[in-house]
Amino acid sequence: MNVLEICRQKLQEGGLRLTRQREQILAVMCEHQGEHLTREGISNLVQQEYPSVGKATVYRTITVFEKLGIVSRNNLDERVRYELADPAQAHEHHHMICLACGKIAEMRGDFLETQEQILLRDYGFHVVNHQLKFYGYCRDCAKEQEL
Amino acid sequence: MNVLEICRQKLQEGGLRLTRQREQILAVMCEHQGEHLTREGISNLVQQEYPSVGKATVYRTITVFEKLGIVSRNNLDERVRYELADPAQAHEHHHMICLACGKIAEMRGDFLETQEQILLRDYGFHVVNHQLKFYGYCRDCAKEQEL
DNA sequence: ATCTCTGCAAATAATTTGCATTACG
DNA sequence: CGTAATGCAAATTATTTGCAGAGAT
Repeated sequence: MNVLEICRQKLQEGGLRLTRQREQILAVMCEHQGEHLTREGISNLVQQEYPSVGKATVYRTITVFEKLGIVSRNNLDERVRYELADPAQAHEHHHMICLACGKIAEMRGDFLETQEQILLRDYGFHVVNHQLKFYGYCRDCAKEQEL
Repeated sequence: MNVLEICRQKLQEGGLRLTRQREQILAVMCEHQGEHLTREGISNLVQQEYPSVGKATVYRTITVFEKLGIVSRNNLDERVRYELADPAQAHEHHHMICLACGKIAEMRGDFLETQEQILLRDYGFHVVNHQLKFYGYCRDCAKEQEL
């Protein structure tokens, strides 16, 4: 089942509709898979390809997509950013953010599970999700800075 | 050496001045130590205690304080938040954010060091800092939701 | 005395909302 | 057909900036 159908189904489950605009916005998100875009950025991209789509529609759609888990939100940066949610949510990813060039790379790893059990035991805190960012210098920038 | 003197010194090192307003803003941050405040929130608190201080001054001051490491910034939430920087930066802390009541709790732990070594080895990424947030339900809210 | 800092108000940036119209299911 | 969704423009919210005067060192 492809992204579009998953999207249609999730919308229908909530009594919502898959409109032409929502398809187009989804298409743009697909074309930029892996990028971390602000709503404004998404809006600009959409308007390049589909100039008839209003900015407010993009903003409203991202909100809907987020609620349905179609896109995932992160605030790795100054501004909140979105990316197409990983269809196989199973394996989570973390981010490495280069302080020099700003590049955001992803890495995989489930090494927080033990810690989550500790949180439950020690604080009674039930973890449902987490977000981990490493700030530093990527290989290229580290070289330039002679680190 | 107290916070105020540390602040004065850091300012002076940068050729900056410790004005009455900056002292007052610092005082407010001290009174709300441990809280995670937006710049707007800080501005409101300042204006309650010191109505003569302009909003723009608060915004500009927080920016200065951040650059000097007097306050630390986090984007755990929708909006960027600030807190008085831990003078003993040595032991780092992570955050648990309750999805129900919004409360942000802190926890300590240095369990990411191994992972940082792996990042350097596998990706050539030099970590200088990191941020970890756990989202979930705090003890009280978990009880209400019968988790 | 010098040069940073301040308050104000206006400017900008980012997002939300009201409403009449369109179009999905 | 009924109701959710859209586009537009106006409204809101959050933050930044220009500038003339005040104040710290």
